[in-house]
Amino acid sequence: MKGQRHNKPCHLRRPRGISPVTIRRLSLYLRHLEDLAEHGQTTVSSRQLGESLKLTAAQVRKDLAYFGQFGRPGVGYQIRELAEHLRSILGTDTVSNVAIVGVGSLGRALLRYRGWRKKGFQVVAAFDVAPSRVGKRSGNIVIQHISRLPATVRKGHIRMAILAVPAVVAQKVAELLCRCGIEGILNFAPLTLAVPEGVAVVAVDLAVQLEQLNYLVNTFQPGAEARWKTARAGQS
Amino acid sequence: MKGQRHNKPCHLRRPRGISPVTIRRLSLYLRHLEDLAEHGQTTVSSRQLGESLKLTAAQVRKDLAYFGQFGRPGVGYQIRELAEHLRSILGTDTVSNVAIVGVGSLGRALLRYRGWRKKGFQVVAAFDVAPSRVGKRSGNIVIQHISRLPATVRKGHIRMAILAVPAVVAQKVAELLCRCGIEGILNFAPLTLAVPEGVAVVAVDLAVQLEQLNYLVNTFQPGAEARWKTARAGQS
DNA sequence: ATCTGTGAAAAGATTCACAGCC
DNA sequence: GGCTGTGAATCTTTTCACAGAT
Repeated sequence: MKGQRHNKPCHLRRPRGISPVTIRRLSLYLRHLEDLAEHGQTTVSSRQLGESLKLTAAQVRKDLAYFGQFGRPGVGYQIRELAEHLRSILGTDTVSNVAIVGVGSLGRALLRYRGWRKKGFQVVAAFDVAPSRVGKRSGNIVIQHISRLPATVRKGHIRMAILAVPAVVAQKVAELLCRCGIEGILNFAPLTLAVPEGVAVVAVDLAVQLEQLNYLVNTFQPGAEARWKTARAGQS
Repeated sequence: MKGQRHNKPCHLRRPRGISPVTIRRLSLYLRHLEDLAEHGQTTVSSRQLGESLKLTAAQVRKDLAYFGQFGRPGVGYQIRELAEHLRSILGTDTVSNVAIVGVGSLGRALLRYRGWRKKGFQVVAAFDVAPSRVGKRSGNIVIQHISRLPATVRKGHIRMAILAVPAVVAQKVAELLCRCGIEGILNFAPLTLAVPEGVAVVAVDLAVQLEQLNYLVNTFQPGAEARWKTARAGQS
């Protein structure tokens, strides 16, 4: 360290070019901090954090240091404070509206999930085409026909959508979403979406994940030599 | 190339130390190849494959070359043949049994999902603790009480489990699974599991994924400068 | 001409190791 | 003692570029 003061209003840096991997780890740090906070802990060191998450302490410190100086030598990180910073970095310090498109069994599960709020997300609309689903309600959300999507998205300040429709229609629906001004898609359909510049896509293909696991199981049972560092590899 | 013959029974290499990222891409290659095959295409080049998946052609070739020589210069890859090789590498050329633990709305969705079979997985058992769920059937699977897990896992040649229980009990259940000899866990609970050496974990935290997306949306809308290469970053 | 496989170069990510703070 | 932040070193992954195959 080069004489920086640690008791100062450490303002949050927002550097360009942070890698996806780093951001993913920030989410994990936040998740674990929330856990620790609930258990009444107030302070945590990079080593502890690393141990729980199966990362090195240096990794943890470097990740956090990209965005500012949140720690105190000899002490560690204030849990509440660091969590606050991380939420601010990730943009989850304010609640974001989300739409779910496709209310099959997966869509329904995502719709019912009670954890979004605590994480800074609110599902404010759900769409489908099936007459058997349109009009039904889940919680306080009424499932609308997809034809109502453009109007609802535009009026509802919805910037992100969760896409849980069958693969065959996913690209079409994605295009509709993009035309309506959606800026981010969480894609559960098993294909790589083509979207215009400026629209972000994060894909979750459950079959792909299970294939990953299968590879690990088949490859590292024989020798059990964990050169792969399971933690790094697997635990998202 | 150094004079290798391309018309020979290119036997499959199985090198150690292939990175997780490479394996994930193999899954994506396979997924896309299956798609192409269904559309009647028989041959594909690394460039085409890369374009569809938003990767460079060199990346595709290098990934595949780790495992053998599957392509023909001037022609590309035989789709059927390459898909076969990939399945063999990923270990999905034979069907693997899987158990689902936790049959809440997410577990139910995973239980109902009709895509596992085609990908080489078969859900053969499901467990929960809630009396309201135990005994119910979904498809041809009867939900069993978790106390029956050890016996069922051991008798049923089940090496992998999908963990979809609430976070508070996830670690306990994971330990039970490990004691029963489970070798791989696909973890949907929002925490990092501690498991013994030799047990693989792949984690899917939906909130983390949405946080990733949120970061992308918030960070790259202003400048729209896609330095982050959305494809690499986002599309699993 | 088109395309693969691959060594070499470049880019990127992680770990080391230590100065300075508590 | 314990801990952070960070440059330097190391390790990993990606891209380049081209020889050789079809």
